Amino acid sequence: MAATIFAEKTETRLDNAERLCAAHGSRLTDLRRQVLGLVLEAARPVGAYDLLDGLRADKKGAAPPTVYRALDFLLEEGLIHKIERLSAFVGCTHTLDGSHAEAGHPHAAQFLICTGCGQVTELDDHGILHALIDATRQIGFTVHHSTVEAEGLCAACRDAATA
Amino acid sequence: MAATIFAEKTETRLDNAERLCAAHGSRLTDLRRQVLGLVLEAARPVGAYDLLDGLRADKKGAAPPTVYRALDFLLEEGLIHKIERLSAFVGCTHTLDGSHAEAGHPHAAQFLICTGCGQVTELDDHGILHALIDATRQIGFTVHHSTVEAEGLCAACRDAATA
DNA sequence: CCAAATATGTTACATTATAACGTGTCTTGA
DNA sequence: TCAAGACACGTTATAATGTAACATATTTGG
Repeated sequence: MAATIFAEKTETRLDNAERLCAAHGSRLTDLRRQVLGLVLEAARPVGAYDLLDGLRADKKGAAPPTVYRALDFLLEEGLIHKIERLSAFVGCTHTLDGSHAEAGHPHAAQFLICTGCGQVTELDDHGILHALIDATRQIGFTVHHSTVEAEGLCAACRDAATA
Repeated sequence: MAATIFAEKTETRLDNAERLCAAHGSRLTDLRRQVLGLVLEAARPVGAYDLLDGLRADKKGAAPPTVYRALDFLLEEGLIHKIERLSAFVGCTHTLDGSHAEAGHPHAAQFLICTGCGQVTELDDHGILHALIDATRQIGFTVHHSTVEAEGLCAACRDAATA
């Protein structure tokens, strides 16, 4: 009980997440909700140990497995994504914001990491996915999951750099 | 001196690598050559600490920074790639095998990771790259480097599974 | 040859992640 | 209802991956 209260927008997204979980028989417990909230409130990808620090505000002495288990759950539900290049986690804008909140199967997603401001943008571009599927089918490879991450400069940071 | 002798095919690729380095003023030292050799001889992606064990056959007491520095060099030269999802390294088939051995600038590459046999196949598909560039340009993002990794089953493992 | 740059050795530590086992809580069906 | 199993969480310890910082050696260019 007594889970941290987040900003209203975050609470809305958490409620969405809770509905999504309920819809296919899994439970967004207080702990998981809190970890997801911490991820969503961060403007940038968050590392597991940053989340642990955040948790400890509530639960002194929390240990790594607590966070990693919550993250594993959230990943499986498709509520967050892991940015491999950063060993850090972001909320899934696709499932939590849009109206297209589907069953939490892992969907193809691409991440744009701005090396200027550190923000990560999630794309859901079918062209990229199809190009990948096409190329792999030609050599008989069957894709189950794909990781697409691009590093570069977002529009704002590029403009700031050329100014 | 007295760097390990690898299989003939590996030595050929190491010689290619050495030429590539010389061509733009960097040096493939004995140590770097040995680490690259260890990567190339492995049938699968190799972790840094596996490489360290391999190194220690020659140089007892070698420490992590030795391996990581060699890896950093090889990555910069484009002679190897890091598979982020595996925290492991593979030789770059593009620069080391083909005749298209260019200056070792990082080129766009995609990796297919077979969860059956653990082998990784490197693609160099322009369709994927262009799809990514197109999608990002639309939102004003400038890509400097991209990571594309797909997990799934290679043709052989898929056939074995359906049999 | 000498100085600067480059490469490597060495020690210590930071960061990320998981194994293993115990305890609590939920739920479900006899 | 309540016991049994499943599920979630707590706790301790440790594994795996990666770097900082500084000392030494090697190479290269003037």
